[in-house]
Amino acid sequence: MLAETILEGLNPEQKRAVECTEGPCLVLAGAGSGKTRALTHRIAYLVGVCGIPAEAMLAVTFTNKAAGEMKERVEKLLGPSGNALAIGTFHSICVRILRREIGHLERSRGFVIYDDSDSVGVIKQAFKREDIDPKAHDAKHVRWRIDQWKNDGILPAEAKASAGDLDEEFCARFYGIYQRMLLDSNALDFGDILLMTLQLMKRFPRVLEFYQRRWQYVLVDEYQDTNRVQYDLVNLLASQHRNICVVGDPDQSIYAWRGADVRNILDFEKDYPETEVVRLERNYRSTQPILSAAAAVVSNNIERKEKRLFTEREGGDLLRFFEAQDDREEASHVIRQILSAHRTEDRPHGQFAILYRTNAQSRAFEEELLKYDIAYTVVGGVRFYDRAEIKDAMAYLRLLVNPADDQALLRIVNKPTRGIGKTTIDRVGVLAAENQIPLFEALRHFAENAGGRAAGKIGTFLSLMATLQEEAKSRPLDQIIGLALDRSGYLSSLEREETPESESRRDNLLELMTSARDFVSANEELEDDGRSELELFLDQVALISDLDSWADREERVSLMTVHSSKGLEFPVVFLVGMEERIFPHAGSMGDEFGLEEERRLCYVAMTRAMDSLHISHASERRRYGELSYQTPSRFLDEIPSEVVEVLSHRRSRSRSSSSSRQGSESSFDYSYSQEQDGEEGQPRQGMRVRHTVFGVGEITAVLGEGANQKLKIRFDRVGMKTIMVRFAQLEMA
DNA sequence: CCGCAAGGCATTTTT
DNA sequence: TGCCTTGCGG
Repeated sequence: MLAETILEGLNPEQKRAVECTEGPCLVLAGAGSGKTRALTHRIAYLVGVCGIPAEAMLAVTFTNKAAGEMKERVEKLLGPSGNALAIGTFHSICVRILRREIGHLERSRGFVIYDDSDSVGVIKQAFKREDIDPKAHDAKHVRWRIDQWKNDGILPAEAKASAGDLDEEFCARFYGIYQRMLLDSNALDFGDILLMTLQLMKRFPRVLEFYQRRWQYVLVDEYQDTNRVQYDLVNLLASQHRNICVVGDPDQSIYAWRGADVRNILDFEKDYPETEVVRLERNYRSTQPILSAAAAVVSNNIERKEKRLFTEREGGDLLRFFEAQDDREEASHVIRQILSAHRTEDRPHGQFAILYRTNAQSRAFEEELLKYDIAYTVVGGVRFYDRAEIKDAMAYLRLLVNPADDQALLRIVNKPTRGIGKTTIDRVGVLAAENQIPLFEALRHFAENAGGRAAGKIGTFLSLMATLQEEAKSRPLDQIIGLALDRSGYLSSLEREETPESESRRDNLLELMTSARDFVSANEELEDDGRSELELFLDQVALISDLDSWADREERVSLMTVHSSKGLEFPVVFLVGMEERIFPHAGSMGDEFGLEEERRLCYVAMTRAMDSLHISHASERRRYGELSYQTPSRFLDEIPSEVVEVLSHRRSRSRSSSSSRQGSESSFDYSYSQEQDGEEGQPRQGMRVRHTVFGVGEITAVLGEGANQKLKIRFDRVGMKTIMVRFAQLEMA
């Protein structure tokens, strides 16, 4: 393959990122700088031009979506040989390693993966066993702390030893119990997947060596988001050959709260003094005003590596600010803007995104979108695989694969209701705890030894599971799911309900079966150490996130949190709820560190926009039913006024009349206002003026006067624009 | 043991 | 505000 083919169309910096194949390489990639392009071409170059076998490449990402995209694009460049590449998320790569090697740690390869709610369930179970009042302690908090420890590579014994206060002592105690219970259930949580892989590598040099030899070239995406364990793992794997290329943007580090450490990327040059540094600073996504605004905001961070992003997309609309009276008005304003842009600019609904700080904020916008019958998708709300019925179905499957899965058992033992109630479960739980056995086994003992009605019911359940287990051996995946739902009576109990909700649940279950079928046909040739379709499917589902199933939908407005939006781009972005205590969030405002992360988050949000960026806030909004008065976000003050235009929405002047005016849409008066400033002589038609963003142009019309005066200007470079006089800070040219 | 109703509750971001 | 848990009555 010719080098030219692969290097074609790359800018000089991207080319360098592709060509510096040997030794450590740090790619500082600003937002929208064609990072994925550089990355995929680099892999293709290594394989296609340098002749490195595809098996020798390891590329790690954070999301399945990023991994899938990378894989797809590399395969486009390389053809089917791209199949041998190890491209995946940290978690999926580690699971694959553990499925082979976890025997070294004296654990079974048949482990299941516990998700967050399973983990919390385990803690609650532990509380019960230890006689802890669940009201006095929060299981979620304990779980959170354990997770933090795991992210930092801290084991239970170390946590116990270093506990600095009562709370940490308490959590450390349950860290130990929790691990014990996971072990008994043959389960790993998300943190374990990474941490155990690291331990494996540390304790078994020959295993480490094997993977070091195999992966001669290591590439890590979003390196600024790596936590301690991920950092150790990557560096361990690369420590022999030192062919490590990391890509990231310190300004987009937004996961410190869950253990990510920006220093990993900031100190990369210290870790590898011979590092080649490449900066991708040419932005291909956003117009100048958007980029200027975002850069201005993030420049307020003290802890920061200086970076200059520039774009060739000169001109473009100013940012639009909107102050709404309340949250409902904010929503209705946003939807109207969408409707009007849809109509006048002919933009499909898929070009719009509404970004907010917290999930709870989506509601008002959803209601408004429903009202106007505009199709939308909420990314990251309740995920498909988080829906109760899907989790129930999955729990049946999990229990088939691993009868020790206590959380799965607790979930479905009485679903549909089969007479195994709380008291029975409690008694079985005690039996399990006393004998250190899984609940499933305890059920067996109970059925055999205890008499009575409960024992009979349990017997029925046990034989159901036995039948399913037998049947599952010889059937394709989707049939297993169907069978489980059918024989358990789950489907028929759903059908008996005959409510709209039960209908949709049934539909979801059908969709699950479809996706199982798709999974099988997509992985037909994939033979993975003799593991069954069912086992492989469970792995995949456990590691999936909602964003992964979010496909670019042409006709739908996207709603999501700012966090979920990272890595995406939209022609038109509405950044909403820009108010103190929401963005920056109340919980992060206290210290400089938290505030700076919020600011980076704001930067991420703003840089999602390609053509136009609308920013809004409300003066008051309902928060958990209470009316709360809101002040505009401090980040708004950090945006230079010359790149924004303020669209304020006024009702009639007197507050007292507002109630009588309510409902009369025509009373709304959209008027422009601007910040004060300005000496400046009176603008006249024909004058040549200079605008900070648009450059030089001629005034073709003067509209109004005073504070609201607007000018129509024909700019030499970007054509006609309507501009607010004082706001725009025009100069005579 | 089950279903319902009224409290209580808590709300940041998630691979 | 809406969800989830808890407590009660059947």
